[in-house]
Amino acid sequence: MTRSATSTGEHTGRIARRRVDKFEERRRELGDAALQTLSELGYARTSLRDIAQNSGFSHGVLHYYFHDKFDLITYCVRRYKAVCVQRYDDVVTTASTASGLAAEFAAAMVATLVEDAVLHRLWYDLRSQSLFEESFRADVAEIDASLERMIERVVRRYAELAGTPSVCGAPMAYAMFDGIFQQALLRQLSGDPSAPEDLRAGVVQMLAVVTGTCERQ
Amino acid sequence: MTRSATSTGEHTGRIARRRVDKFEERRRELGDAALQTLSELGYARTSLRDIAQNSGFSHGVLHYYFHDKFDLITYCVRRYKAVCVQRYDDVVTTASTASGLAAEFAAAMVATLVEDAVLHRLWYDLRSQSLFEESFRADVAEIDASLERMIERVVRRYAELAGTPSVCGAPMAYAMFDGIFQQALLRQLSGDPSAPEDLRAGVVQMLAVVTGTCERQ
DNA sequence: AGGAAATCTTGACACTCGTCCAAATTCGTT
DNA sequence: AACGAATTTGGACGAGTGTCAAGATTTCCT
Repeated sequence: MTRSATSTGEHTGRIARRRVDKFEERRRELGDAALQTLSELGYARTSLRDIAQNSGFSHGVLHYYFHDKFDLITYCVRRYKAVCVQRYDDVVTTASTASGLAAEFAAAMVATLVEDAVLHRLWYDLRSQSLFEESFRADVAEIDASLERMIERVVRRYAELAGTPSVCGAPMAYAMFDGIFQQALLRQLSGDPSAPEDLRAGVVQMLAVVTGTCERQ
Repeated sequence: MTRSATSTGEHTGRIARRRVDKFEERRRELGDAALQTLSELGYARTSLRDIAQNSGFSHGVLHYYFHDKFDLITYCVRRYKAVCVQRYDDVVTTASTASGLAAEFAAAMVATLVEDAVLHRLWYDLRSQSLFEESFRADVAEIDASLERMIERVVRRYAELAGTPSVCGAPMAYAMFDGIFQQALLRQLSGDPSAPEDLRAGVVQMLAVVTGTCERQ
């Protein structure tokens, strides 16, 4: 019984701050180890001992920094969002033409498909879990919402640069991009070498589709 | 050591047939119990004892009809396909106008969203599992492919009736419809009462989008 | 009816799991 | 250096897991 009440009477706020920092720092460290382990093994088969082993600490320490397993997983989900969402923001601002934006956005999606594949599969795993465990839904919905806003910014900007309004709302646009990314991820993890290029082409084409600026085929 | 080698010498094929039938019948029965249990609890938390309890048999019988847990799960996945894919086939053939097809197809999707929500969440759960367990990928990919063909038939027929060719290929079309269905499922299971109607409108609009026949908004 | 094969039950096994806790260790202050 | 608090360890617990096999029960043919 040492933490979580910030414990004893401290005169100077500096000491308390330092301690909180250190506590939070280790939490983050353990959270990252958990994130890595979860993205390796998946939610169904990741135990606290697996996570501890990946962190270099013993398994008992996890209950010192997290109340229980659910607390740890929730922390990981929130941390995933921090890692993931920020990635596309500069893409929107730097592009000056519709095709340029499309190319840059597609390149960014392909990059994260290749580099962060295991992290993304964890996301889809946890989102599926939220279909069964109600306690996950709030966090999952929040991440979904922020991803939807990200897509909305991209589509809106693309439509602006192309001069034609979008033909569908943000929820549908997000669902569509999420759908092709998910398919691309499955193929990427299956070792399909054409998955990145297909995703790139798909993203570019889908931006054209949602703004009605694509030719028939 | 009784089955799987079809065992001893039988003179009449009729007897063997009957036995195989009975064996397969019970396999199906247990598979359905497993399907129900999995769709209730999710892959991560379903044990063989849970499944047995839902089937009315003891837990030992599962290893009489299935080699191991993976064998059972695989059987369930294949059975899901049989249950699920056949549902839309008559929709395509009966419709005679584009808007009629759209309405009927959307209605069918809404119906299965409402009635088979727990079954669909199992599908997304198992597809996520296939991102981690390579042994699932073949079956998952096969189901994905047959769903893609189903979507392709609908979109192709719709484009035919509307007189305008589709603006994207089957993989992208499937990814898009899968995306909005997944979002709708999440909202449906969260208790959002507008999820069915939103899905209906989304499907209709998406058919218009992929054929380039929708007005700007 | 009798007996063999098929089917089902039951209990056990070797693990792994999340959780907890007392002891050991490290850290920061005086 | 020394003391108290914070941190870390490692073992223990009870519950739950998949798997297996021996025995009980049912089914079916002669």
